[in-house]
Amino acid sequence: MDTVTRIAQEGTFLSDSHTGVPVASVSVAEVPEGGHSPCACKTVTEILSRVGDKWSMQVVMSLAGGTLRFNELRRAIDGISQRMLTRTLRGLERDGLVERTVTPSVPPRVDYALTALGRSLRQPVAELGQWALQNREMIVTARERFDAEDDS
Amino acid sequence: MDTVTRIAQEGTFLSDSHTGVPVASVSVAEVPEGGHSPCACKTVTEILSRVGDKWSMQVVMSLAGGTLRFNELRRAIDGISQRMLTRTLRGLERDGLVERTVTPSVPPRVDYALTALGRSLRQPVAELGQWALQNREMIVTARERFDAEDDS
DNA sequence: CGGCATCCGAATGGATACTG
DNA sequence: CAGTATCCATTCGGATGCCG
Repeated sequence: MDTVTRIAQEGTFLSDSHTGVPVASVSVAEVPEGGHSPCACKTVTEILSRVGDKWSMQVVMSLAGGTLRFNELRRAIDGISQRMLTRTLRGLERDGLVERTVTPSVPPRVDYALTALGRSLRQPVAELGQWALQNREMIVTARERFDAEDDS
Repeated sequence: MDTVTRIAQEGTFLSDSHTGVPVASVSVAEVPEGGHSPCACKTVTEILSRVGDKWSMQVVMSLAGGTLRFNELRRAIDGISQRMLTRTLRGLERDGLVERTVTPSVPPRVDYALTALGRSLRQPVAELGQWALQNREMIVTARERFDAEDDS
């Protein structure tokens, strides 16, 4: 078993064994060797933080239905400011998740669409979204109980 | 600061000063029903931000293998400070993802373990982790290309 | 051992105004 | 229409010191 697989399955990120997850083979590129690479873990954390930022996934999900223009996106995502939409789109473009197409007309037209990489992200994010929806009641309840104890 | 004030201000997951405990955000529910509720989206976004914060998922995955004590966790997660580990654990405990068990001995012993809810989160998060690992090369490459164009 | 309190720089993100 | 630029409040997160 290579290092990356091990990390994915049970390394730092998935902790030790007995999670019940069978080891599957994953095609891998290179691994720096030296057992468990902190670099991989760092990368994963970094990518997770992009997923977790306030607007990125809302943009991705808004673009899941197809290409949208800047202001279409802005209207589709409630509460986002122009500044944050710009910044978020730049970040997604930089990571290769979104493609930006400029049509130099008057007025200018800029279209945003998911790349193949961006589309591949929809699935895992949607599953996390499912989890969130299915468990939000439990979480809210847990919070209330916790805060109640805290007050006393 | 009292809980009422904290809740009123509606923060993110890990907020409040010092060792403050995460602040509530999900307002009382009520889904207008019909396709796409802004509330649901808000909840999902909020939970994604918990997933995306710097340490929460590393803690969850470290606990995937079983109960750990405070300093065991600290050693398991490279680079985490004591303060952030405490804050992260409080946040996870508040959300009902982690259970904290205190054994009043000398020296004190505190065990942390995933709850059923916390365990149910492992799967979707692990899938996102898989995605991150499998695509990190592409992302890094995309970033380099983007930054290179930017320079010119 | 397992915290909490304090200080502080860095990053996030909203509001507003201006531009090609 | 699709941005930039500026300012500003809030929050994140590390370092350090103290405590039961």
